[in-house]
Amino acid sequence: MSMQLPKAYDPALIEQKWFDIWEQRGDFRADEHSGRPAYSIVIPPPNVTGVLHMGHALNNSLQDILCRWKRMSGYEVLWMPGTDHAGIATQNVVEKQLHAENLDRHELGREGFVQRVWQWREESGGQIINQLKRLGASCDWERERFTMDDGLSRAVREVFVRLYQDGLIYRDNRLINWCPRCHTALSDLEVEHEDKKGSIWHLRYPLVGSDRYLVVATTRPETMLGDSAVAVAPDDERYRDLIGATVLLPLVNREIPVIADEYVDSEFGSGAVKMTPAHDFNDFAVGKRHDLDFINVLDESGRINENGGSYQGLSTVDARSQVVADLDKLGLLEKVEDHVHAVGECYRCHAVIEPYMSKQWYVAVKPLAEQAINAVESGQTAIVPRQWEKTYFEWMNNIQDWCISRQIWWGHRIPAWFCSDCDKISVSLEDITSCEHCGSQTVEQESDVLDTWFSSALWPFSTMGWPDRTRTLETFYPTSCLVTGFDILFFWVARMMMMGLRFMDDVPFKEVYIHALVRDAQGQKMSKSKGNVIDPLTVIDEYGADAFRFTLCAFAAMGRDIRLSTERIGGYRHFVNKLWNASRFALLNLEDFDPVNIDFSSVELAPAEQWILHRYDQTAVQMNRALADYKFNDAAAVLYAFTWHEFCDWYIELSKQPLYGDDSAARHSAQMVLFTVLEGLLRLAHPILPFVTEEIWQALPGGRPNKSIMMASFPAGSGITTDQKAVADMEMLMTIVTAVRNVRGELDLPPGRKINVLLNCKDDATVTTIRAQQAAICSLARVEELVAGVDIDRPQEVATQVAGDIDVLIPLAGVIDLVEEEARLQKEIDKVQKDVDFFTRKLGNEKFVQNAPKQVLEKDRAKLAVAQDKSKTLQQSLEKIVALQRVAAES
RNA sequence: GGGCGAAUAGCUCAGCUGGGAGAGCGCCUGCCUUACAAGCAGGAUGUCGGGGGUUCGAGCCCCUCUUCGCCCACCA
Repeated sequence: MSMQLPKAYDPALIEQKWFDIWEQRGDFRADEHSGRPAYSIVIPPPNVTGVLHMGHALNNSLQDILCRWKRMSGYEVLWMPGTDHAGIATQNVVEKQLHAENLDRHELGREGFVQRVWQWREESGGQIINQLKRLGASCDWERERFTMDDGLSRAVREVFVRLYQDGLIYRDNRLINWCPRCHTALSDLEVEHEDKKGSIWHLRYPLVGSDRYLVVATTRPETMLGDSAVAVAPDDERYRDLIGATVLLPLVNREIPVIADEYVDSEFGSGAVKMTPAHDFNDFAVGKRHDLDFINVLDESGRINENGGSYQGLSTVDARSQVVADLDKLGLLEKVEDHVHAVGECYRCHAVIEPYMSKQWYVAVKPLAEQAINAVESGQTAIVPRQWEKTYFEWMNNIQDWCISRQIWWGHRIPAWFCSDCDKISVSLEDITSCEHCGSQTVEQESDVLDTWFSSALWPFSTMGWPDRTRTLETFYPTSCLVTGFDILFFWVARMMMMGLRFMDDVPFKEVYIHALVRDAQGQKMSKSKGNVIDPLTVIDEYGADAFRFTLCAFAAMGRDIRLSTERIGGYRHFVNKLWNASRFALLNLEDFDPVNIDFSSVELAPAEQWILHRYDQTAVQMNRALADYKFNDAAAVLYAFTWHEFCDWYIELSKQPLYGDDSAARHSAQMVLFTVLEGLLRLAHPILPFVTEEIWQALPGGRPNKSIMMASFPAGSGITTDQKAVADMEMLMTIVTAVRNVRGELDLPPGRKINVLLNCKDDATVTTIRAQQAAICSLARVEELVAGVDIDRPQEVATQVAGDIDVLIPLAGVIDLVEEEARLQKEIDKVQKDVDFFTRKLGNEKFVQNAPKQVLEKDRAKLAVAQDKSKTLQQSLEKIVALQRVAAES
């Protein structure tokens, strides 16, 4: 009936096979008509340019675990997959390609270039999708979406137009973050600040009509070309008389005023600040207040423009040294100091960002943010772990308007048209050919495209067909959960919240689970430049997807980063192999077994059998709870401990007797239990270990044509009532066996050495229980002859151990090393004496006895009694051993 | 400048509402016991970062200090 499994588990042989079958069977497909309770997750869409890294692997493993678990728990699961067009990143990739061909995008023209990007996407984009499949991701792949798809683009337009009509999208000329490498504006979030060593230059600006100087301090001397004022603090005694005076800006020879503004901190630098309103965010604000000139001295590539006079054409770096040198020559450089300050870099190309004046499109996010804050405050969306709520609120409360226009070609082109006749803007869902204000035919569409994150903000509903009111939306929106790293909490999560609430009138997800970042074994962020990257695909090749997933799951404790190393994954591969071999054992012993014959009502189960069923039930309960609480590490730990240390170490060992013996009734019930627990265990493990569990499950007797394990139910428990007494009996057996093994180990008695054991019990009931399990004890502890009784005669030479309230005596006349046994006993006595002392002291404390709850008190009293008992027994044994030694020495 | 997090066995980390400190890996000892040497059995290992406090009782709660890490922020 059942198949033989090879001796060692080889993931490569089976992973691809099962994934293909699952897809063919449509196991991942979500059916909005099934009527089952819905569970939905949208994937955080990886960039089309993306290659699977550890962050993806963790993120998607966790999502897959949740989806498989929910699917098995009776839910209609939609895991919506797709990729992001990643505007700047993708444009950069294709531009690089063009560059290698000695081309540049301007030669191709906009249309040609965009076509080229699509072509690139066809050929090499989206490889990450196949990599996700290798992980085992059970997305509904037939629904794969791309943010540039027609449907999603329609959603983008719809949102843009509506926000514009509602006055929440506007255009303004102000200072923005400009990447001189990518030639585009960026939002505040897309600028990464890094502390860098620089200098602070103190420059002398000559006062007009005087021979005095005003000294200003700056970290960017080249921007002085665009200065339009010098500001001082209004209450600064040193400069009070200079307010309203004029200085002559050196090199440029422009007369600029000295103004007073609260912004200036008189404690810092010289207390006088040069104002460059067109190239500094603070100065911009001051400039607005004082109606200063905004003099732009840079071009789009970050070079000095015609306003920089003789410096025109120089890069900022070159202009800086030239300006400083020229000022020095004129005696206007007072001093230079070292200074560390934050420099903004482009998050895509890491070029230094320039604050730059330009006309851009903005979303007024304040009203949207308000709703998004309320939704979390009111619990419509829960952020897990909760500590992230604070970060979320912090950001939402201080949110600035979002610059959404980008001066690149790859992306959703802004649906706005400029009329050259009336100068007005027409914003429209459909492309237009005439101005909606004056009817003029001379309209031209805005050349800018939208920030990539604009379309990702719509992902939870745009992927489900919005703006149409689809059945999919009706069934699966709001989504149940979003699984993501905190690095895109603002970029993505916050914006989805705002857009979802605005356009769907409901939160996009009920829960957000924020997971850790994957780092290397030293806790460093993985990066190509550091060379510490572990490639998930290499890991899968080497250890298998299951071991990899299990490792990620086991380390996904809340609120902490994951330090990953390949050794760890190797360790968990052993676990997968353990499960594999336990299954081999089972299959060997279930060859003549048919699960249709399972009927627990007709048999009396042995204590070990009841115990393992009981433990299986508890494990199922614990796993359900852990997964419901997103405690992935707990789920993994529970599964690991049960599988290895209970099912394998104890139950399988104990099952050998009935399975190999000739009591056919005992053999049959052992088979029933073995099958029941293993089969259930596989279902429990499936969300974390999808491949190996499927392979084994299919090999089990009974036959499962065309049914995948993920279509079976997730265990809630065996449903078989177990007898508490039986469970306790099994636990007693375990204590006895461990005690015997302990003596064996400590006295170096090899397993081959046969021993006899005497068990001195407190009462007849215990004796009866032991006798019933005699064979099991003998087999596990490798005991030849076992005698249990009350007040049994002790032979002279015995090794003594105490198991609960049973004295375990191992007679070893003539063979026992008395010295060694004495040492062992002494060690045991020391250990137990610590307990006795501890509890004696604790219970001797009147205040403790007065205040502690009864339960605690009783528990401690019982523990003291047990320890005292044990101590006494061991003490007596020790005395005997010492006496024996004396006798031996005398003779 | 704000905010968050971490410090527990040699290493990586668990530890729920306070009731005698745990796991995995590594280490030591003995075993090729017919599922598994990617294994089995046994064993050792901790001033839970320092100091104070609350409590009958603190890894856990409060205060404080130290050392790391991260996020946000316009001090020239």
